Amino acid sequence: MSPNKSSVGVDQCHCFAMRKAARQISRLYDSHLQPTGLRITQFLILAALNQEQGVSINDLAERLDTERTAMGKMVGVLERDGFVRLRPSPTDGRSRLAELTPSGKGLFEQAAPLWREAQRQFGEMNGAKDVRALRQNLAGMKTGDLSTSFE
Amino acid sequence: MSPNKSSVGVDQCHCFAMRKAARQISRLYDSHLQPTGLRITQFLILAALNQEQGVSINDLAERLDTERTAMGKMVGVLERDGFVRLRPSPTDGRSRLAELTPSGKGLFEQAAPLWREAQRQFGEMNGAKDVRALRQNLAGMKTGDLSTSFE
DNA sequence: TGGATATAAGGGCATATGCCTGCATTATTC
DNA sequence: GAATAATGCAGGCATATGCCCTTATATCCA
Repeated sequence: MSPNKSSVGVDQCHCFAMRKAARQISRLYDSHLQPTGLRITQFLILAALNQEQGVSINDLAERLDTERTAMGKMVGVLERDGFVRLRPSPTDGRSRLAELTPSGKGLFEQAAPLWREAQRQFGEMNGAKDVRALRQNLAGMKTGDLSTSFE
Repeated sequence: MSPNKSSVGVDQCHCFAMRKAARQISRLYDSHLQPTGLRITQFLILAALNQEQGVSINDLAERLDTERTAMGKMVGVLERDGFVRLRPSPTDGRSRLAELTPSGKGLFEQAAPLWREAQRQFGEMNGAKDVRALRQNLAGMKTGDLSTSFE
């Protein structure tokens, strides 16, 4: 038999394979976004806010599937740099709603074509068929939904 | 038309889909490893060292596809906690070779069955066929090889 | 209405990841 | 063999991610 049943090989680990792929694709997108100083994580936050303004930290976190407090910190960075504004919710005193500042909107408009190019290049390198299959595999992947502390 | 051509939707981003999947599967493996206090990243380092002792930081980094200096820091944590020992290479004064301590070996032995269970559970939740397809998709994925600062 | 419970965030702490720079050591080249 | 280049790491700095605990509101229910 090939890999011994008891051998715990790094290369057999599904988690490793996925993490490795995530790092690789992130490097691709990050390199495209570099002229803007944004990384893909930050770009996605701006994109989410561009789609829907006035979103709470929790909503943002859920939308981007990150841990709540982690999102708070990331948004904090963007706020510090003037791309995002946080204002208290008029209906809920606990909540603060995030929205793009004009500067943030501008940065997003600048970054969007770079993202598109990364997306296009990834599609070109892998072929529409493989990309479709990959996306389906990822979307269908089950992990048992271990909270990021929502539920 | 469905999603406007100019709409940069978070959900269309291949990078986002991949990162999200990586976080999800990491949560699964991390939760299984929790009794040992290890996370999947640390477990993989121990596993790599278990497969081959006396590896330089650079070799480890390349094997696990992480940035060199990042690997140095992660190994540093494991060294601090007594699971890994770093000794100067006898043939190259610049290099330090990492190996498991008995304590590290023991921890690995303790963690391996938990990893196996995570791996098994992932396989069960997704089915052998889908897992195979996913792994193939990931392995075949091309991103243009943007160094993690090796080459 | 007042107390119990639930929810939104923030702060602290720790690891993970990556960049850039500097330092020591080895390898190369003339 | 000395000057130069390449290599292996460490350190500093910044973001990313996640956990825990605390605080401020909001809600609900007796």
